[in-house]
Amino acid sequence: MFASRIIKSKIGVGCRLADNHGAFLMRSLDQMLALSPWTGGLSPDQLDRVKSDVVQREFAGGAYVCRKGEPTNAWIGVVDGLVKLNSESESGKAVTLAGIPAGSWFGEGSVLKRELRKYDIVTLRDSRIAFMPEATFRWLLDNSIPFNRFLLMQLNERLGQFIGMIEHERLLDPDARVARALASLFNPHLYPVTETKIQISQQEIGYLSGVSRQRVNQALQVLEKNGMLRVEYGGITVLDLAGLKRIGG
DNA sequence: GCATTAACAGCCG
DNA sequence: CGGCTGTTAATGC
Repeated sequence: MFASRIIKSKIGVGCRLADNHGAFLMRSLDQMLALSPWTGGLSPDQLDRVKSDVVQREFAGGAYVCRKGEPTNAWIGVVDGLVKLNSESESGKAVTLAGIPAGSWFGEGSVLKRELRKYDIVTLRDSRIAFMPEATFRWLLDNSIPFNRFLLMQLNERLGQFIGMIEHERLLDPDARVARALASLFNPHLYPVTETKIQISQQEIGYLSGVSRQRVNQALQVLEKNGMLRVEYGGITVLDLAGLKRIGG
């Protein structure tokens, strides 16, 4: 079962930016910060502090970035790769609450409420993760109105996304659920620049959309036939995002 | 009927 | 070899 597959994480390797790890180190933290909407409204020294406080770590695919129940001491950003918010029952059944592509920041809810992590955060493939210490996060909260605006937008956007998920789960057929689950990885507010090619297994799409892997396979083939995406080994390429969103009304 | 689980062969990296 | 894909068969709502 997927739960027991804990893969070692490579820790504390911000300095590895220097070595050539190939495509694995595609995106730098500086690039990611530049693309994050909330950095635009910061003063130069605020941005400086952010850059010196944020730390990065690399995680192999399938690794836990953090576990349910751990104290929340950082706001988390996906610099490169793909992670999921996951919840697992005692019997081992897993649900994915959200897939989080590169470029996005999340976990502000638990930081704001000073609560323990409510879900597992698991990498779906090799990923580089940024951690902004809670102190820095709170300092921005106290000192930057644009930062607060960004958080409001993000919380609002996510609320809409989760409401949509509940609606879709009850009203849409599996093909449409798969389509919407994939489209949700492309929310332009939450995820500024997601590449059209996503490396994610059909099994994971199943966890994300709430249907079986076999049914995901079937749905993907239908969507491919409709020209909305291309099915590839270990991933898909989205060709018609608007079309994916449109399915099922 | 339709989706799910289980099982398996074949392919990919 | 381990992981992923695409199929089929059996089972359940």
